[in-house]
Amino acid sequence: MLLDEPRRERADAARNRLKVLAAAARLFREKGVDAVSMDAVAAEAGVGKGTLFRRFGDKAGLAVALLDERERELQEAILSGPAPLGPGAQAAERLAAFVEAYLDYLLGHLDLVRMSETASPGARYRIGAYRFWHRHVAILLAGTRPGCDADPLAHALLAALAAEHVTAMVAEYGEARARRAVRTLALG
Amino acid sequence: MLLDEPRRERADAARNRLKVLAAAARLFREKGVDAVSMDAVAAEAGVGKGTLFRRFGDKAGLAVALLDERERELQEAILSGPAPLGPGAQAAERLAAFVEAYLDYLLGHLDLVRMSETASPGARYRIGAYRFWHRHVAILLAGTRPGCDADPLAHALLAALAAEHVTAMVAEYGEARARRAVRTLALG
DNA sequence: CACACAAACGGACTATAGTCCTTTTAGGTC
DNA sequence: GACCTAAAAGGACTATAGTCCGTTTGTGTG
Repeated sequence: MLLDEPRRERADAARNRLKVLAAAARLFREKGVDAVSMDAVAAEAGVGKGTLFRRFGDKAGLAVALLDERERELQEAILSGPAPLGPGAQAAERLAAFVEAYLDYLLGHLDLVRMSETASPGARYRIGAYRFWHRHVAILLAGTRPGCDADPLAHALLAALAAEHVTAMVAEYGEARARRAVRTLALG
Repeated sequence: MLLDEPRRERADAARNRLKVLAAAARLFREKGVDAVSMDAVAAEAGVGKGTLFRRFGDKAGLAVALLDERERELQEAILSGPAPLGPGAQAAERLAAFVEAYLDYLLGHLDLVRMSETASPGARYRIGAYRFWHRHVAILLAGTRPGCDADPLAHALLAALAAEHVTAMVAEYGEARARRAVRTLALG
């Protein structure tokens, strides 16, 4: 008996999951994330609407699924990649490296991340990945600012990295100044 | 000829504006901001939907209109009230005072501000008030951190004061720690 | 007061997210 | 291979934001 086995995904479910992800990726690339409705994704994938929502929950969930791989790459690099992003460097250096790397990731998929964060209120804080970034930043902040209340401070700092906000900042000042501002804030 | 006169508001328009604001205030108070639809506001006010949207643009616009007075009070206090919120104190003190005062305002009307900022994407940065807070913070930052690139830095700092974000931070850590985190970030 | 016309009104209409519930099907069991 | 069950499918349905346009009304003018 395989007690902990999470019961394999049914064949039709797997097939449809792939069809949906492929269709969504294609439509988003061709028309832009905001201009594609969930109806359109379902139609393009050749599945019913119920199927789409059942599997991905909402539009944010679909975006998260599409970002999954890229997100994992960054998480891997932080956990076990080379310093200064990975372990081994001083906290301040790692924090600066994280900000740069996160901004690379974010600016590479701005529309998608934005949808994942804003599709429903509070969506950002419910995503599993957010907790990862938050933990990482809190630990580093404890290193760069000994004695500070790192957990809420990490939240406040990550606010500056919200897609909604970075979109506005980059539009107004360009990437270089936006990056510098976040780094300045992070390093005190 | 009164060239610059902005042509007085028509009597029926004024009457309806007041009816809508009163109805919205009542419904929001009774049922909570999120649970009230624009249809319900229109019905309660006894006006058509078209009238509601024509005048306030969207849900965010309605929220802004309701917040208008409180917002003005804070702006007045900053421009000409007593120090340290008003002029006369050192930049660092004024910045701390601004953070506290803004959080007072925000926490007093969290749902409404949140709606004004999140009803449509990018709404926050289109509100006139945002430009005011941004200018104020940028000027103070130039005082506390000579030589910094104050404009984007002010944006990054204000990100931590976004309603969406403060809601999450207060829920998780409570007001006191949330306040302290923002103040820490602001004062470097 | 009658008239003209810009402004405002209002509600039917569209678009879209998300839900519900009935029908279908995969895959294990005898 | 027939049968059973839980999972999955799918599309009609609901709720709501926001648009459009034909109709009404306030107000300044002769």
